[in-house]
Amino acid sequence: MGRPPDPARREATLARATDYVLAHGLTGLSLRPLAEALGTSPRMLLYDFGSKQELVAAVLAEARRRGAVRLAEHLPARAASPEEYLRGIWAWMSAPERAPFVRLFFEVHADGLTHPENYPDQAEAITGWFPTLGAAFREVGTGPDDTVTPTLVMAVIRGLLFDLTTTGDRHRTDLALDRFCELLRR
Amino acid sequence: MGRPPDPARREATLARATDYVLAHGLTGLSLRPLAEALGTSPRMLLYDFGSKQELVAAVLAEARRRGAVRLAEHLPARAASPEEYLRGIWAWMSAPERAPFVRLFFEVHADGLTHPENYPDQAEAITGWFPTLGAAFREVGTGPDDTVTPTLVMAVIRGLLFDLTTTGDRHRTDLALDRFCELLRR
DNA sequence: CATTATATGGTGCGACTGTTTCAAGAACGG
DNA sequence: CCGTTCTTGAAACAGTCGCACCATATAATG
Repeated sequence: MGRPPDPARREATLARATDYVLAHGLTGLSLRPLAEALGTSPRMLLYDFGSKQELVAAVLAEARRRGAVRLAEHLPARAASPEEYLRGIWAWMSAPERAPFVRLFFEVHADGLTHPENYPDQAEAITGWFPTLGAAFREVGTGPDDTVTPTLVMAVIRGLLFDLTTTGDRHRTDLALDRFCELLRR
Repeated sequence: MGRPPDPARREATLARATDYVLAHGLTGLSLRPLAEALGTSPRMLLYDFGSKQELVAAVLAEARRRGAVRLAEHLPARAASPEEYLRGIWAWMSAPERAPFVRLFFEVHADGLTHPENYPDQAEAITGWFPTLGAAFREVGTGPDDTVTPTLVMAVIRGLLFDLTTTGDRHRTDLALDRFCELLRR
């Protein structure tokens, strides 16, 4: 007996906290401003998530979940060519709407360089792409279990995202992807 | 008259502070632990640098200076081929001794995504490579002022560094660079 | 009503942060 | 010696941080 628990509240808080982190970044995240922006209290955040660390972990998981869903919605199930697939990924990832996700992605990576213990499944964020990409690029790959081609393809994407987020030069980065497509085609 | 100033002290402090930041990262940097590790006091750090912000700026400038010097020492003045040049850059940047610099590089980029105003010359860290790289890759480039090929080349390097620092998989990243060289060659 | 469980506000603790203030020490010239 | 300038220590200030403790409110069962 007693008052029944309300798991929906935690979920709603998590969703809005994820919005907040995507908007403001992870680096300076603090419970009190976050709580105020969410119309709740630091007390409740700790009540729901146990600690700040666990809250952050939940937010990152939620952000990953959202990103995966959106990507799955966007990419064609079977692209006509590797080039088309690659252009699709670049168009999706470099779109301004994805900027908050990209920033969070780079923030997590940078923090993971100093505190790897906090992000145990970070490598999986890279290797997880291999099955999908390996299939999409099998024409230009070296075999069914080729991880090298996906590695290079994602390196180009991430490297160009790094450039784009730093310089803001969309034209030049777009052209660089064109050039990579050209190299792949030959 | 009066006691003469001692500019050497500031320089020595800056050098050792740069060591410290390279070793411990920029994210959690705090004056008191830094001062203690340097055998000085927060009071003196502020006396010498004015504020934490200015100290950080000085440390980043010093780190850039060191990196540039080391790279200039390592790279051959004129490589036999673009491929050899590219392999030289990758070997140098991915070497374990460069890990502290690479981490600092990624940390600055990530922080710059949230606080661009703090890093006014960040774009120059990317575009500054173009003259040098454009010359080295003129055989495979599109012209004398080609910025697209250098953009792609550095994107591959940075993207693979991202992968390497996350997964630690040197073999796979080395192979991916081989693959990129192969694409360039054809 | 009482009981029992969850939900929530308020308050404060201890440890940090960058920075300032005040005072004293240390090295020079006259 | 004095005066001047640079250097340095100790302490405090005002703020933030995550988090814990305690009381109370709320909603269910009996």
